[in-house]
Order: sequence, then C-alpha cells, then structure tokens
Amino acid sequence: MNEEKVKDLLREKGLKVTSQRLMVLNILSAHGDEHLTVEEIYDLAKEESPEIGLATIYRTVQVLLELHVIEKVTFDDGFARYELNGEETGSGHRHHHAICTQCGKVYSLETDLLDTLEKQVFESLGFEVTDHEVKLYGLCSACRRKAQNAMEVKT
Amino acid sequence: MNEEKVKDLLREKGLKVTSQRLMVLNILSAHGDEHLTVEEIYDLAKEESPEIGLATIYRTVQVLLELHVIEKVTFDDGFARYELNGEETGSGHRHHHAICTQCGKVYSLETDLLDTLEKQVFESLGFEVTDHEVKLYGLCSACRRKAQNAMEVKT
DNA sequence: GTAGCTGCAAAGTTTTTGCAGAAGC
DNA sequence: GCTTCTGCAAAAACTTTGCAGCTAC
Repeated sequence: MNEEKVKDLLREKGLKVTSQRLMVLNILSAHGDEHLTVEEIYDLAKEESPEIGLATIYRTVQVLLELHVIEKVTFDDGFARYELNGEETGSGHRHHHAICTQCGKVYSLETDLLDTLEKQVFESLGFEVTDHEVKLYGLCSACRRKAQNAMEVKT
Repeated sequence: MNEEKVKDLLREKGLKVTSQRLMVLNILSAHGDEHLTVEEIYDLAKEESPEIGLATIYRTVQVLLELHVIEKVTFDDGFARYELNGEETGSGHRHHHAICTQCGKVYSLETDLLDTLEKQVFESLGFEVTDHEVKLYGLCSACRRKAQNAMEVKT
C-alpha cells in the first residue's frame, strides 16, 4: 500500500498524518493476508510503541475505513477483522475468502468470477451491484489429506 | 420448517423440547427473509410470553445453530443475525444476500452460480468447498431511482 | 496558535455465565 | 426423580466516548 497516497487522502479530508495512523497502516500492510482483529493490531502496535492505547486503534481503523483504505470482514466468530483494500488490483473490489471449517485457516482469493451472478441480480431485482464479498467454506488441502488418511486407516 | 424434525433432532441429542425453543423456531420461520438479530427475536418473543429472558434467546439460538437448524449471518454492522437453514431447497447451502449500501435493506437470493469459482479454487488451492456465502453490496432499485432523480434535478 | 489527535479511564453494547427454581421426560 | 432448562442478575468481552494534555500543520 502506498503510504503517500494515504497521507494525501488524510490531508484532503483535513485529517492529520500521525505516527499512530501510519503504524496501523504499516502493520496491516505487513500482515497482508491475516485479517487482523483490533486486538491483534493493538498487540503488534505495542511492540513498536508500548504507550499506544487500544482506543486509538479503534479510532484509526474507523478513519481508514472511511477513507476506503482498509476493509472490514467478519467470519462469524464475533470479531471484526480488517485488511487492506485491494485497490492496487484496480478492481476496488474486496477479496474473496476460503475458510477451512476444520482448522479455521483463511485463504484469500483474487478471482473475480461473479459477473454472471451480478448481471442476473440486476435484471431480476433491479439491484445494482457495486461490490461483493464471497466466503467459501470447506476443507483446505492439508485437512482434506488428514481426513483421507483417517478414512484409510479405518478401512 | 418442519417442527417435528427439530423436535426429533433435539431428542436425539438428549436435549429437551421446550416452549421457548419452539417459539424461537416459529419466529424465525414466520420472518423467513428478515435476518433477525437476537434483540429482534427477543422483542417478538416477548409479545407472546413477556416473561421470557434475553439469555434464553441467546442460548436457544446457540442450540439451534449446533443442530444446523438455523444459520448465523453478519452484515458487518456489529449484530449477529439468524435465519432458518435452507435445508428444504435440498442444497443445504446458505442463501446469498444483496445488501443496499444506501438504505441497508437486505434481499435474499436463491441463485447458486458459484460452481465455476469453486472448481477453480479446488484446482488451484486444493481447497474443497462444502458451502459458500455471497454478499453483494450496491443500490437497490428504490435507492437507485432516488439517486437518478436527484441527478436529474441537479442538471 | 488552532485545529485535531492521543491515552487513559469510564461508560455503552452485545454476549456469556452462575445459580435457584421450574419444566421436560 | 433426575436432568436439563429458564429467568434473573452479575460478569465478561468488545467497542465507544469524554476529557485533559499533546501533536500536526
């Protein structure tokens, strides 16, 4: 993520460029695929500046959300998670996620194959899709292998 | 939703069939497409039996989730929402949702067009998809019309 | 210098837990 | 009758807010 771009976005809105805001940005940038919770961001931030407050992380995340620099994702586990917006891909669309129901690991996908679905929704409902989020649930290759081995042992 | 089926599921697990559990089930059944929050279920339940407790709703919802009778959905607004599982459709798959970013209204979709995507994910990641959830964000027809009118007034 | 920001602590929400009495089986 | 469930209240978990001092510009 381009730090300068975010600085410009902040200044455009009359907001200030602070070390805390850049830190949160860099943490999310460094942990691209991990969908961090606020608590996790906080812990990572404390490693760099132990005096930072949890409320600052909540407020920073709010600001970055409003600038569309980051996105909120929820995996139905009660935690709000944040990740950098995939603006660099040009689509401005969210990632998709494949969530393993066994180990809980989350994989990010870049594919964007929903055009047919979106077209159909527009025609039937008059609903104009501007963004979408897809979650696939299932077994990752590691867990699938484990499950297969377990089956073979039994037989 | 077949009440008898749920009663059987409860008994199979050594759980008890109580009026509260049936009430929550019936409320979700009667409000099929509304993705109710716990608080909303609670308010509806109180209309019938004012002495019911909020904790009971939370616990009942947990039980019904474990029986896969209902499903949890989150629209990133901080509320957990619940809806009956679409078992009757035979697919066992979740609904998809179209969420209007203007008015917040949620439409349920039954279309199931992700086969191509799922196949591709299996081939590239070895991830075996068993279920999926799609959220489309955009403008519903009403809000789109409003937006268009506003544009016309300006010009 | 003036805005807006931060850290702390206190308050708000949403959800969970403990326990005595009630209900299902 | 024994187990599980419910309702209440208290607690826990997550998030927001108020305020005095600090920082960006």
